[in-house]
Amino acid sequence: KTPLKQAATSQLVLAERPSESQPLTTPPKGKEAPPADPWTPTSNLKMLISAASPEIRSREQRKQETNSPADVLQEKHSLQEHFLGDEYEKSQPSRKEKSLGLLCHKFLARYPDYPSTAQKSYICLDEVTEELHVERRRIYDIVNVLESLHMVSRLARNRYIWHGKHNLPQTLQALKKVGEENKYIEQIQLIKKREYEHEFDADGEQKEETASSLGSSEQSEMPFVELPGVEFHAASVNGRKYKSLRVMSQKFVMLFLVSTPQIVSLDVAAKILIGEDQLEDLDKSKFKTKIRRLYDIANVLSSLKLIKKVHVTEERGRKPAFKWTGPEVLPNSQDTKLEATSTACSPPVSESSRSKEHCSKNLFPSKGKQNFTRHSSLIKLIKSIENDRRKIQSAPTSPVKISTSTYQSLPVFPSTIAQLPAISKPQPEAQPKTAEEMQMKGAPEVVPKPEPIQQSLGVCPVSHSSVSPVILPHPHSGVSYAIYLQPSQAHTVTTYSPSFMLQPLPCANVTGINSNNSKVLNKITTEEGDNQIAMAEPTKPLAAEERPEMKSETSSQRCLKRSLALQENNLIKRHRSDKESLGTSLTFFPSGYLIPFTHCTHGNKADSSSKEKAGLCSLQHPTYTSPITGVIPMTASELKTVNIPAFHITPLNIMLAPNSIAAAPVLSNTCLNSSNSNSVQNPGSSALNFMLQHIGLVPAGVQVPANPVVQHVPISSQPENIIHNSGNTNVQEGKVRTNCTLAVAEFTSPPPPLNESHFLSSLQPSAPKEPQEPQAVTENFFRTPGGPNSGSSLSANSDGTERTSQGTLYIPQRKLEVSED
DNA sequence: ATCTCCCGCCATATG
DNA sequence: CATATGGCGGGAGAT
Repeated sequence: KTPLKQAATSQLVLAERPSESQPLTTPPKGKEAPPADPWTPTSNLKMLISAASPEIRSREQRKQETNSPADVLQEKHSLQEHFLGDEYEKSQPSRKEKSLGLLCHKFLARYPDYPSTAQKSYICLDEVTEELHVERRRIYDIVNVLESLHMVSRLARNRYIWHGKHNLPQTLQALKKVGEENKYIEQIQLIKKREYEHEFDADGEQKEETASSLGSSEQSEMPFVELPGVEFHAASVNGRKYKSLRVMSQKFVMLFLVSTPQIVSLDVAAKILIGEDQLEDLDKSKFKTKIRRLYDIANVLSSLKLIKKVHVTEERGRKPAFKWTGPEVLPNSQDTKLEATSTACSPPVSESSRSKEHCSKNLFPSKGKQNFTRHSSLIKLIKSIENDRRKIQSAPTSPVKISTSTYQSLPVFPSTIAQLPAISKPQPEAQPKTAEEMQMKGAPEVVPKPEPIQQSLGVCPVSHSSVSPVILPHPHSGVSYAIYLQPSQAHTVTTYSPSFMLQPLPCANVTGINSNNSKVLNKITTEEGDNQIAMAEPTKPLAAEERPEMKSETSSQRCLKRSLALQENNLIKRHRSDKESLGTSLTFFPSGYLIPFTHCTHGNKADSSSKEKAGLCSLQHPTYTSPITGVIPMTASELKTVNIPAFHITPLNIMLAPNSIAAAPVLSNTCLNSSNSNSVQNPGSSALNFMLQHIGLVPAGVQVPANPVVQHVPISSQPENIIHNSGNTNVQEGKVRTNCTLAVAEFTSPPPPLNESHFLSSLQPSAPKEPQEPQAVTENFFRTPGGPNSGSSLSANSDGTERTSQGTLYIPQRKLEVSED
């Protein structure tokens, strides 16, 4: 019934080339391809565009509709005859033209992203299938994942409601939360670790599986994550109904939202999605099926522009993965938000939070240590900041009452902001309960101005509170840097910090801190340090050419991975046991340092309760408790691997008095941002400016543009998000290749004033370069002020360690390969 | 060969 | 019971 592709194709070919005497064999694609490959990126784009355009679409349909091969042939023929070399010609219904992604595009084209909330728009499956000329089955695939995002919901048979993206923010936030609670990060780590261990097959030694710590915890059959206003309609209340695709899709999205390089490889995703039920069963077929489904899901998510396909390259070659390209989802800190609301009398938790809580409880009942306790000072700081931010956001416009719901995030959808006001008004009678939700979007400010922020920050008890770094994860790029500046003491302390790498530096030595904490820390760090140092073993070359001078370092890296993987558990356990004390009486902080939050994830394993002390994470996290000065040298090859469990960058920790200042915006690298040019000025920049000015790095009138370096200033309550960094990620997406090296210098003394240009250049050395152009970029961030060779702060030591002349150290090189298809 | 993933059988759910 | 949904996995196009 359906026009057979082969038939059409061969006929076409025959028609074109009578001389060819290959009747029914698959026609060599070379035939029609050369003139104008219909599926080059360009044509693909064209296709998409046409799909979006009603007229063209219908025309297209008509064409496809023509079941008569003759017609098609005719058309094709003429097309090719008359438009030789012309890039447009639909060509036969190739497989791609039937792809779910394309279909999804067509589907989406039928409905507005933000339909009027006034009246609901319905979707009739019959119509759709007819108009789009697809089997019903396919529509289900699309609808199902749309359902998972609450972009549609089912009403009844053949009947769905189109919500568009109105719910997307909430959905994503909810999903992120659930994902966090599900400890997906840890699961990911576990899987990756196992992959690693698999590599080093030849070791059966202390296989002290971490499984014990993790495996047992998960069990919950995660049901479909619902949204307050968008419950599953119809009688499908029954539980077990929510099967795969919907839930799978949600889980998949969760993975993106929780993992810090927002990149998820297919196999990892598949394993996690499978393994949730039964741990580790190498069921090949099951795996394959899962992968298939993931592709399906990924296709529609791609159509939604939420993700895009990339490749991660690691030792074993490259594997398919997807990168989140959707909106950032801020961590929701409901606690502060609730109290911040105008409502004096403690109203019950907002519908949304409630439902989310409920949901997550259901999902992950076990160790639900819901109530966090933050370091008091931290809480203050956070609240203060959030409060201010809130003010700022609502200030410019009307004194809108921002509801308790969590969505007062920074503008994530610059392009859609205009539409927000429309949806800010609650739906009249539809869902009384959801009214609250609906209004939460109340007028987010487009571009928070720097000044307000500064003021607000100024209000913060900066000088009194204990240090709490403000972390600014960059939404799209992998690296985030936190600046721990400690005006008065940094100086003293840093003096002690040798910039040698791999040299364990017991905290106690630096500052005579006495607490047992320090002992513990010391112990831990030492071990870690030993391990790191101890290793030495031949390495595989790989991207060595890029950094010849680092060759020697590779070996240790490699060993490190493994060793860390092995001992990770121990560290974690130990760490955990000490956690309490650490959390309460910490007196040392990293300082005078730019700390790349590169992959400090281990500590969070089995540590669900540490979520709170966001600002203190660096203290609690094993990674940070290891006062290894400098950086572990790494090679490009090492960096390539995404989330190598064992990979660690350990910054120096320095004991500081509790009253140190903690302004700490994070600078994220710009390496990956070549394509993200749409950023807007945001609070991040203000924070940075404030901080810099406050500290004297930048003269008080100068503003450092945040874009694209600095993003918002969320005081995250989820360390994982910040901590997990993607630094060591090699992504291939497109043909863009970026190779960047980041240099971080420590401010050894009250930094000398910098002029703006200098600062800027330090920040974004690559700015002048063409953003979209494939190229290699090497840049140094933050050279030592006044330091000698500001241009070559990086140098290799005889021992292979990398360091800079002065107090500058660091910088692992990051090689990011981005290649789009 | 591997990566993608379309197709459609057929078990279930729904009405 | 007739349909609507939607797991699932073979196997073929794309690379």
